[in-house]
Order: sequence, then C-alpha cells, then structure tokens
Amino acid sequence: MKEQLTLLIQQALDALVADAVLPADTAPQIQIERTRDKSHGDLACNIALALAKTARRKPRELAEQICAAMPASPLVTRTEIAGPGFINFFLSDDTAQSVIRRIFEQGTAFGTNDSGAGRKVQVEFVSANPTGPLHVGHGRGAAVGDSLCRLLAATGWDVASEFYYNDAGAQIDNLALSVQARCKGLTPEDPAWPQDGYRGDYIAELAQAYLRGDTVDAEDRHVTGSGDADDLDDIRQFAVAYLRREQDLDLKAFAVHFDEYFLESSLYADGAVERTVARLVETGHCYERDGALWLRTTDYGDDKDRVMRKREGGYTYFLPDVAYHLNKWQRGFERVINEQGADHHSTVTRVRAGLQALQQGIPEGWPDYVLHQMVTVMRDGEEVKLSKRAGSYLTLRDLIDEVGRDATRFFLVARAPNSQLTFDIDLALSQSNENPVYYIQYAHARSCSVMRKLAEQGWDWQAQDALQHLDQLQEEHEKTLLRELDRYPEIVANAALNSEPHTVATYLRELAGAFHTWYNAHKMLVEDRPVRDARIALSQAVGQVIANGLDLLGVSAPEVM
RNA sequence: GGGGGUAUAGCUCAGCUGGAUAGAGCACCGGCCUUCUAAGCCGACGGUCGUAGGUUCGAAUCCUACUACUCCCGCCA
Repeated sequence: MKEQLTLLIQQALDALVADAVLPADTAPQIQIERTRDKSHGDLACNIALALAKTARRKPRELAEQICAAMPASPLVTRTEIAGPGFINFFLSDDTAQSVIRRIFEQGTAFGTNDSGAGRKVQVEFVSANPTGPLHVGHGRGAAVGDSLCRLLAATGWDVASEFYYNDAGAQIDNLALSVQARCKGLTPEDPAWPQDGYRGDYIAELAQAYLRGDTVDAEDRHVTGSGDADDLDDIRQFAVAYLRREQDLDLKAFAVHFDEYFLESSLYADGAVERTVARLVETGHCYERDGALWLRTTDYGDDKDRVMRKREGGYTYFLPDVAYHLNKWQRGFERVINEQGADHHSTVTRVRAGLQALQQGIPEGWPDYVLHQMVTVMRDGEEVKLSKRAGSYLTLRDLIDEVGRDATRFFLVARAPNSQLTFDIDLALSQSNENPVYYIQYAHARSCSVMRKLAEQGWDWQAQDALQHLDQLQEEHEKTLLRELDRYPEIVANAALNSEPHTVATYLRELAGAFHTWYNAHKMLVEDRPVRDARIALSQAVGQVIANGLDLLGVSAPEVM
C-alpha cells in the first residue's frame, strides 16, 4: 500500500522535475505515514513540506502541484491538501476491505514476511548459571528472548535459540561448597558456613536429594548422586544437574524452548579458550602486568584494560566469553542477539573489543544486545528483595503458579525492555480480571463464540461467499477495525527489526479495544445475510490476527473463556 | 568520580525512528445486562511531555548542559 502510494508520488515528482518546477537533482525520501486522525484520511505524505525550500514554493502550493501531477489510481478515492501542506490520501472502500481477503488467504501466516531471507540468526537468552532457580528477572529475559525468536522466525530468519551456562567457574565451586555444608548438617547461621555461600532452602533440598542418591534428568545431562558428603566433585556434578533440571522445569512451565544448551566448560575441554588466548597474544593486543595477562581493550573503546588470565593462572569470565562468541561467529551466525539483564552492560564493550582484537573479520558492532532493566517485585505494597545468596527468593515458577503463564509472559514482555518494570503480585493476583492479557484473549474468545452461536441458530457461513459482501462494512467502527488490521504486518516487521516485542502487545491491546467497541455497538448475527456474512468475516479476521499476535508473544488464544 | 538506562495524567505505561488537537489502562465520578460472553461498552475528570537552551517549516521524539531515580564500574558471572 505504502509502496504503491510512494510510486504515485514519485511519478508526480518526476513530472514536476520535467516541468522544471523542481530541480533535476531532487531525490527526496518519500515518507508515507498512517494518519492518527481519520479526518486526515488513511495515509498522508509530508513531501511538500520537505521540498518546499528547494522548490522555492509555499508547501501548500507545491502540494497542489504534486497532486495535479499525480496519476489516478483505483486505490485512492481522493486526495486532499491539509494543514501546513500534508497530502492526505483517502483509500477506496475496496482497498480498505481487501485486508480481510489477505487475512483469509494467509491465515496464521498473515503478518509474516521473508525479509530475513533465511539468513542465520542466533538469540541467546536467560543463560542463568545453575546456582539456583530462575527468578523473575530471568523470566523477563525468557519472555523477551523467546518472543524475539518468534518475531525473527516470522520475518524469515533461520533462528536458533541458545542458553549458555557456566558449569565450571568460581560460583559453581561456591555452590558445591554450600551443598556440601548442608550435607554435613551446617546451616547458613553456622559460623563454619562457607563465605558467600548460597543460603536458600533449595540448597538443603538439594543436599537431601544428593544424600538419598537421587538421579536427576536434566535437558542435557543425567546424574546420580553418590551420597558421599566428602566427594566435592561428585557434589558439584550432582548440584549442577539438579539445578539445571529445576531450570528446565521452570522454562517448560513458561513454554520456552532452547535449541541448544551451551556449556562454558566445553570451551575449555576443546581448547577454544587456549586458542583464543594464543590468538590474542599473536595479534599483539596483550601484555603482562602484576603477574596477570591483560587485553588492551582500550584499543577498542573500553575505559580500561581487562585481565584475561589471573595471577594464579585461571581465566576470568571475560576470556571464555570471547571464545564463546568467536564460536558463534564460526558457526555462521551473521547476526547474533544477546538478551541479558542490564547489569551485564559492561560486558558489551569488552566482548566486542575482544572479538575485534582477534582480527577475524568480525564486524565492529557484532553481536547485537538487547538489555532489559531490572524487575522490581511488589507484594503487599512492599518491594520483595531478591537475593540468591541471602535466600530470600521469589522464583519464576512461583509467579507462574500464582498468576498463570499467559499473564506472566504478557506482563514481562509488554513493556520496553529498556525501562524498569514493576511486577505487582497483588495486582496480578487479586485483580487478574483487569489484566490486559485477558482483555485481548477475551476479544479472541468472543470472535469464536459468535461462530458457535451462528451454528446454534442453524445459519451457514462460508468465507468465499462472505468475501463477496465486504462492501456491507460501512459502519465507522468497522472502518476503524479494517485500518487496525491493515497495520499488523508493519507492526510485526518493525518489532522484529528493532527487537521490540512489546510493540506487538501494545498493538493487540488497541486491536482488541476496537473489536470490543464494535462488538457492543453492532450485532453480527443479524437477519440480513450479506451484512451478517460480512461482519462475521470481519470478526474472523480480527480473531485470526489476535491469535497470530498472541502467538508471537507466546501467549495462548483461548476459544472459550 | 566515570559509564549505561529512565523521566509523559494521581498510579502503571504507550507514543508507529521528526508531523497535524500528546494517547491507553487502572483509580475516582456518572450511565449501559429480558438483546451474539458485562473478563465488555459509553461518557466525564485528569498534562508547562523533569528543567534550560539548541537544530528546522515542525520536537515528547534529534543535540548540549543541568536535576532526580536506577544499574554497572572485581584478577565474580
């Protein structure tokens, strides 16, 4: 639609250049935008405002000339000059109604496009360390990351989702020591409790399972505890598997799937870390100081250099991070999006710097990052403090159990990742009726309900017949809905392009609102068959788009509520 | 002190990459169920878009400087 109007404008401009109204080198960007106010038509173009100066004419006067030079088109019933010099387009009824035909033809594919052209993209998200259950912050990452995957797939990318976890570092040692302490009957209050040990109750449960000799089946590993409280290595293996399984269950309950679980330890095992160090030394961006090996990340915009190998010989997390991302690059992901908490912001510059220092032809801004801000949880009007080590804990699973998966996902994905989010449990619990997700789902359920009612009345409805009567959609509310439906493909395209899943949620809220308004204002199941057929077609189209949109958010579209 | 982020209605947030009179939802007030699901609808109320400059036909949106809140600044991840 926009493309076709752009073409019309372009033809008009060409004609004006030929008439020497515009200079020959005129090459403006033609912007067509949707109008906010219906009295301004359906679409508008600001080209006359933009070109007024070079044309040395008043904007409105130039707009007149552009309109006069524009070829006629069946898409448009009329154009109008308005305001300071906008050209407003009024689409023909047939053009506006054709969106229903497209929705019926494309079904669940309506709104998708192939702009990704099958290129490989990886989205890494959650990536929680196996040192405790997933909390609400991880939930935000899961909701946003999974929705990003769906959006990218919907726009033609070949998407791979990945969960990276540290199964070898200092935090894991810390975990093993904490479990061992529990095995030996210590509690966090005990003076002999490990420094910075994990204090949560789940550590005690874990210790019991280990002592019992339980077998755990995690997504990527299966371990049986020996029950030997002195075998720290065995405890480590068991604890990691145990917590990985817990996280798997959380993710399953959240309907989030990963194609790959990537172990940090594998980077050591296959020599990738060593090779990365060697390469960095080779390219000359390293130096030794105070017994440690440093990478001169300041060469690439960091505010200070970073240690890669510690004085005592071990590596900092920074180095495996670089090795890991090199691995991603070598796997052929031309685009990688890392969804993480904003508290990891400082790694962005560092990882990119490390990759540049490798001199492997990796683009400068690679990889992309989507950082989400903190989630604050409120209960009884007070902030719930989350601290793994202190043991005060509200897990993602608690939240799903309390308010449901759909509501949890919707809440966590419905806001711009870059703004802080307050998750008010009391609101989500006691007033779940006011939850926006129900509002949207209800619109979908209503569109399904009408079909059931139709059958009860013994009436028949066929899509192909109904499409013959779309000209019956003459109510203002119906025209509003048609406009809303027509926006959807752009919403999806922009959400994917800008990594902003929340815009889909905003859109669905608006579409559902327009539907409810119409539903209350006009009856669908009327005696007049052409009108009835057309209205049901509209209702079905809305239901389809809501279902498509909710799916991009990982939220269900129930047929009955 | 350095860096990231945020600041829009009483509260929670949108604002389509610079457009026309800044929008929703809660909350509060007033209406609508013998009619396809009232988890709904309609109306009213509510704003110096943090402050001050700048860029231009035009700024909530872009730039600069302040202010407030928040996160990060480890040879932890």
